Amino acid sequence: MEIEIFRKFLSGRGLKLTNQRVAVFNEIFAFHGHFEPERLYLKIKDSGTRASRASVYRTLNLLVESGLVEKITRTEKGNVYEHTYGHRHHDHMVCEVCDEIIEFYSEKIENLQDEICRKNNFRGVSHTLEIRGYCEKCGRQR
Amino acid sequence: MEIEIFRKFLSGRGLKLTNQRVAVFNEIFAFHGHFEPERLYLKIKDSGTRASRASVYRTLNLLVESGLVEKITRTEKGNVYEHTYGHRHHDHMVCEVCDEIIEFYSEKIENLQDEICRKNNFRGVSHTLEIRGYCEKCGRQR
DNA sequence: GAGTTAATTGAAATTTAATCTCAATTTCAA
DNA sequence: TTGAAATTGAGATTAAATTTCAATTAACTC
Repeated sequence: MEIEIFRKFLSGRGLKLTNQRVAVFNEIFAFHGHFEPERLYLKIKDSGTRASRASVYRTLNLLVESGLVEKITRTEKGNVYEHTYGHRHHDHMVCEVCDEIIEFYSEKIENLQDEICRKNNFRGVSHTLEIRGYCEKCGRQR
Repeated sequence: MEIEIFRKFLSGRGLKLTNQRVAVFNEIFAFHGHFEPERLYLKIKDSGTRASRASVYRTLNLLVESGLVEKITRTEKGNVYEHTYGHRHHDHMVCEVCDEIIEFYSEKIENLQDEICRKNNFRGVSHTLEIRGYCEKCGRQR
């Protein structure tokens, strides 16, 4: 279970798996997809569990540090996260017209990035590759 | 001259090339590299020209809309911009600790992206590739 | 269990980049 | 010169995220 990974991560730091942390964890792992901290907070609130905004943010940061959650991007309206456990890393193509998102993965690109990091003595931790343009449907119409 | 492009962009919208806008423009195009809005504001202030923080931000947004300046990333401390006129496309590595930005360019990655777009019948227009991690200096300390 | 220590929590305050407000000023075409 | 429209700047506002700190909770020792 993923929660065991989190528990181990916490105890390795002398931290405890409290009810609030469990609540945040469960809400995040209850579904697959992107989420924003504020909506996460509201969902937890709706679910009946008590967890303050501060605790949600604090737990979220812990989950990122543990590697179970990834900060995907920063938008005008704040950060966007997704839980990564069991998900293979992927990148995105975004259609400028209909906002369709196509996921893709390229081993070759991944390797080239590693190579570039090595060359620059940079220790890459994560990356975002987003291609913007027109999807098949919308591209045909132009 | 790049400023002519800006002037045309402005007049196309019924906007004027004021002294403040010229000052922001000049400061940005006076050097090559990344910059943050706040530092830009301070530099303009130091240069003796009067331009309020609000005007600097407003002009910056106009420059982005005109295509002369690009918002390249968002850090914890805010947005980072660079002027793109006459610059070849490149991607970035961003240090999570010190926010240092390293530019890189890979023909191979560019080609792979084109290939992926073709495979997905996606017409790519632009892309952002950002690798986040630790630069040489900050990576050594962990 | 009781006592001790350290971690945790939540409400509110704070921080900070960026935007907005709006009265005063400037620009420019007629 | 005049008037409509754009622009400016000082300060207020916004909003995400973090911090503060007193009160609470958990875990450990005896």
